Amino acid sequence: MAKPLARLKDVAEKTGFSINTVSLALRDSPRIPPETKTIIRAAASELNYLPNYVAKSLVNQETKSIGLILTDLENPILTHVAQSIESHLAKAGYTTLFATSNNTLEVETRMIETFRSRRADGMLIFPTNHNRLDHIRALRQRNYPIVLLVGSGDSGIDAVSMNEQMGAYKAVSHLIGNGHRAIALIDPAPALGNVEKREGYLQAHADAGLAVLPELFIDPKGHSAEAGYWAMASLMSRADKPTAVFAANDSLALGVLRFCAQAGIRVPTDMAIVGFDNIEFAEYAVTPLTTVDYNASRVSQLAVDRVIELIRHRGDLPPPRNTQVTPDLVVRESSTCLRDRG
Amino acid sequence: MAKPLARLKDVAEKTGFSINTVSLALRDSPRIPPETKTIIRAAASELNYLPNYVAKSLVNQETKSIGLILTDLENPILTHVAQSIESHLAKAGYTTLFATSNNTLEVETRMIETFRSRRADGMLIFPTNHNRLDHIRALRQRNYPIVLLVGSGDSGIDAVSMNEQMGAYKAVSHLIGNGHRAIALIDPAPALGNVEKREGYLQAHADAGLAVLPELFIDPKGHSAEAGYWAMASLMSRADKPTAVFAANDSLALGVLRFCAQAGIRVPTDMAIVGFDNIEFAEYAVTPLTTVDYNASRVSQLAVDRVIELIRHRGDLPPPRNTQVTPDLVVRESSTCLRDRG
DNA sequence: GCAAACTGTACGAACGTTAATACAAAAGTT
DNA sequence: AACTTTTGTATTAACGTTCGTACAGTTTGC
Repeated sequence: MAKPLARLKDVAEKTGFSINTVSLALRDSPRIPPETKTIIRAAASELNYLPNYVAKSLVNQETKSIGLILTDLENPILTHVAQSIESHLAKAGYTTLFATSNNTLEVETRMIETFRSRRADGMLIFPTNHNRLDHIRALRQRNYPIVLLVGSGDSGIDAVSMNEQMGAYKAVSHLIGNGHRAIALIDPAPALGNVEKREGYLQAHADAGLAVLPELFIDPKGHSAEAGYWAMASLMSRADKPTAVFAANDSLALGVLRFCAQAGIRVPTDMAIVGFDNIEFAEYAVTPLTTVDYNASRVSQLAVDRVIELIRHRGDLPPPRNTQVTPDLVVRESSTCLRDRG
Repeated sequence: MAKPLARLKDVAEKTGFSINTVSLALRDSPRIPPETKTIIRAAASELNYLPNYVAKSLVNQETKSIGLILTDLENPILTHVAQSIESHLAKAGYTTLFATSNNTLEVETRMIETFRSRRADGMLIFPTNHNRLDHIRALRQRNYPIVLLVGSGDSGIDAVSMNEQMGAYKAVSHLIGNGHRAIALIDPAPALGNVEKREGYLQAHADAGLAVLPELFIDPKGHSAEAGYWAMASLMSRADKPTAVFAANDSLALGVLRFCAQAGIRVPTDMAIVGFDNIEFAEYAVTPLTTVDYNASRVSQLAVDRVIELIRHRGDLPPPRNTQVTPDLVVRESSTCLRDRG
């Protein structure tokens, strides 16, 4: 922590007032006359005094900090969420304690403990596994303010998220509407227990009265462009080939796009592609990508608002609320209507 | 902070030992016999005791936290830096306080104050402007451990960064070596006072004995793909058109690529493109992008190591050190040799 | 068999702040 | 003129830890 920083005591000694008077003056208490304040403020800035938030936190029993735990920042959209959350929190006077769980429950659990030990006033968590939430639920039951960043139906924990199922439903329905009957699903999440997008896919088929072909489901084992590339390679080496692909995020979709470019598969003529998230590069891809828009700043704002509201309740939390933001489908060139094809 | 958490006092009362004994036992002091430790540990875990880091920080005069200030997370490579720094810090037992300056000096200054007030043991800063470092230098002179994440020659502040000038030099020399004589430079940084890449560009020309055409410099006013797209549009509407483009980052380069695709400019046949950072999408673009590899994890590791070393010196810092990591050029399809062209 | 050394535990002060309360001195009231 | 009120400042006790020291009780040494 470097050289000893000035304390209230130093300002007190310099001005001849007591520590308490200095404290009150610097916090602009009405009990201190203006002239005294001026003197004290001058001395404080001369000594480069900065209030010690650690001490303040100890006595106030609040740290004005909140923990943010994400799985990783590989997905550009989580990046936007992170930045957006940080700036909303800063605006509300909170400091962000940041950590990534690296998609492991063990690290997630450890970081939650760390933040609790640091007495973060609340936490925003993008959990590794949408079903294994017991450790988080236990905290919430002890009235710790926590907001999840994924939809979590009846988990007993507050949540603010995109409605991924609805997004997937819109995307797949769009493809079905365009005449596609063999739509591949590239999604690593079901293997990790997170089935929202797959549910949307299934629902779209059910509502259209279409059968689902399980051989068109593939786990890319990752969510990078590279993973998407190889997933597509695998799909195209099979007997039953898709005419369209729904990828669980845009990185995967861009990998798919790259495979198509190399394999001479024309997009959208031979293959329609829909992604998820609407990252910037989706618009600037060879073939601009149809995708589901993840409204990161709206989700962030709502999540921050909610966690602050929970903090305000101080120890007697209201029943958990599950807020879902409805995503829009952004239709671009990569999924033009089948009927329009030459 | 929710319901009152168990304190040492509670564990003490439950076990009948004094607060001090409990504290020593939980910290595994040799002065406490094993049986006592067992009893105390059992009681602690039963009460769900977690040490209060706030109180601990106050008495130890260190918080085991460091502040990380980035300009924004728009650039995917900064994202990797952020994640990498966080995990290295976590490994070393530090918590990351995170903030973005949104590219304004005012926010940067405010966040530095916030982190100082929170008594972060040190800071890692990606400064808005590589020349306006007085506020940071002042801190360093008061022995505050700070490491910049950009090269800063003689700034009097520790720094760990990619050698951007060298990277730009390699990129532009590569283009010159391939026969290009009209190489555009798309770089928003010089307008903000950060001239490293431009210097590399100039050096490459000087070493090759080539004149520089100032009309090939353009400020895209941003570092997104969109900014790159419009910068390229502007360049191609001018009288003297480039045969190659060096873009200050891959997002810009992908925007350039998109413009070329739309305008029917073939890459690399009609136009060579080199980017900077080597983000994942560079490899998966229509035409895989030649780019300068930003070794995010190496920079992060060195920066974290350095700040921790500074913290260890406690109040009597060694002279600042400026570490530059030499970047490699990754040659891909987007800049194939002019001489090879049909 | 009594001083010296060691063992296990406890006490009190400190870290830098805030908040409740106390208390002089000045001003206002009757 | 004595009594209350107001005003400005100081005193004291917290907040939950750690650390230096104190102090019993037990063991060791000769």
